[in-house]
Amino acid sequence: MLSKKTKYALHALTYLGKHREEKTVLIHDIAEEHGISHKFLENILLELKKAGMLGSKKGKGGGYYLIKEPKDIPLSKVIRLLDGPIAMLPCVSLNYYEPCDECKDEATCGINKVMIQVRDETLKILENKTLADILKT
Amino acid sequence: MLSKKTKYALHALTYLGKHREEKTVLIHDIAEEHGISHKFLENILLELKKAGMLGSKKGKGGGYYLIKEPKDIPLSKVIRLLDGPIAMLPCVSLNYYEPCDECKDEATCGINKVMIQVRDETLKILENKTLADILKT
DNA sequence: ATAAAGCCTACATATTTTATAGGGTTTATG
DNA sequence: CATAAACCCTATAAAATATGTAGGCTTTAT
Repeated sequence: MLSKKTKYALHALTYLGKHREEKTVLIHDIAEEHGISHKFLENILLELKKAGMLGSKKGKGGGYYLIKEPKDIPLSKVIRLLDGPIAMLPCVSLNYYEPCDECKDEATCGINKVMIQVRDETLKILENKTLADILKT
Repeated sequence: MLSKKTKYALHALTYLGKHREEKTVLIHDIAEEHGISHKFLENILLELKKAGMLGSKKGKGGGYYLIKEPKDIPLSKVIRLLDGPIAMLPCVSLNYYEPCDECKDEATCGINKVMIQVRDETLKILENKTLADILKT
């Protein structure tokens, strides 16, 4: 399951996407809208910013804003940033690969094979669906 | 990511599947084969047994054994039993549904829509792949 | 100068996962 | 029938992770 961090990030991005005509949006407003702790959300937005997914303006009258087109923000990127691997097993993760310690031989592991399939189907969706798709509805 | 519990369960079932000619298999042997704590695995096997996925024989000379054909044990069932929901969000889980508390309206939530797709593609694989498929390789 | 707002780091709390402990019960066997 | 092997059951402990808080720093409009 996605962590709250990731869910909050997705909601925050959605909110920013919906308020693109405004120059900046306050953390406060997003937090209030979704009933999220201000400080917790602050950390999340900061992380998104550091990852180059959004921009900010400091000081009075400041706030956050999208620096990319929503269609250029794939959901996979947001999830990986905040939750880490998308795959169901470390041994099939593309971005966070690690061998499974209880597995003797990856090459002959049937679980590995199935989880590669799951990963591929999942990524087929999450790499192609973007913030723009979420904004549509 | 799958929990260790689930991974251990899958490995244990695989082990049992590979030793079907023997009447029973000891917890000890499975634990040793995969470097799992005996007692931890004991709890897992017990849970699998209670769920009707395997049988056991008590006392000296006892042990565990499969009571179903491997082809009749879908991976989704094992995962759900030990890990709970397969879906990425509670609000799209078929077996463990709960509303997301940060979401105002499920019907118009774009995240929800995407995650339903992910769930469906994932289940398409995990409901159809069974222990038999894992045993093949 | 002041107040508003994001930046940053560290800490605190809660929850979940993983593992252990220890006795109970059943059963084959000599 | 005594014994040892093996699963059964419940409770608790330890570790890891996720969630949330605190508090001061820096930047900026007015």
